[in-house]
Amino acid sequence: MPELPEVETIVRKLSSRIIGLQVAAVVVNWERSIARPSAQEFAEQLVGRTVSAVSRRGKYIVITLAPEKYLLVHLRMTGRLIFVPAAEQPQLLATDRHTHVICTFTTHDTLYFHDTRKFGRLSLVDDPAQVTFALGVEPLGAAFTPVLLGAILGKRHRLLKPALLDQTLIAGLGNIYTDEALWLARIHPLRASNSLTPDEVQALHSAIIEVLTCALGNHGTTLRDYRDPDGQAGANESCLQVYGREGQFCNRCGKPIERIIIAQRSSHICAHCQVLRR
DNA sequence: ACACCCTCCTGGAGGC
DNA sequence: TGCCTCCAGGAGGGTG
Repeated sequence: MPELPEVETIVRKLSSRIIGLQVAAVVVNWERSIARPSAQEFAEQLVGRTVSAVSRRGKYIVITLAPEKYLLVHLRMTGRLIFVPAAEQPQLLATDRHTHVICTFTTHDTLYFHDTRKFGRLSLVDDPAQVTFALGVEPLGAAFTPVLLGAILGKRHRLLKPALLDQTLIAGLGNIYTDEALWLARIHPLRASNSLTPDEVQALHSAIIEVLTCALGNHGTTLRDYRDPDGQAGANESCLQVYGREGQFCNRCGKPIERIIIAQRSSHICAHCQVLRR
């Protein structure tokens, strides 16, 4: 599942591929992949525009177009953007049952939106804020300080794990990196968000940045589905300390990693390192 | 304001 | 081998 490091990796790769390309044709095979406007308007309004920039906000890929419009892509669980150069056409993606949107450029290069579980969404809007207005702070941005994290967590009484997954608080963390950061900071996910000591807030702040930066350096984590636009997998899986390691042993203390359910979602912890205290 | 549950989806895993 | 059920999970919605 793409989280911030995976989305950022995609954005960087995509930038080097599609900036300057002009859209020639758009085919929508699964209309519900288009969040807004209608699938027909989406296709009509995309044709003729040129990609001028590719960036990221939270887990959204933001493709800036000229004349001005913004294509925002959220990959959710299994979504992929796949870039195929003109020289490599034709290939099987065009008829794949999980290819939901096909964007062909005037160069005959093609960008495919592929999504087995169909949770991913594309939006074409006049202002990216129409989609991203509610997102919280960027955890790798300068504004994300220990003081801010303390304020975010301290002003409400919620379970820590769901709070960290809440995109309106911090934008970009998902299940993998939240579990990894909590392990690194030695904090239990069932703690109340406003129960952390200043030292714990500091540790969590550092852990979030370290985990995301490390994953970014490894071009993301591929557990099953994640691939960049060229089909390359990430290399961060071997760095995971708890996520997906239930029953294996904590690299810090040697005790077994446990999987618990919090808010209907799995959490991976070392109960020895991450003590649940009030 | 928060917890909890449901929905969306499909492939893969596990049970028998 | 094959059929069935269960499950993962980000986000948005409804409800208590």
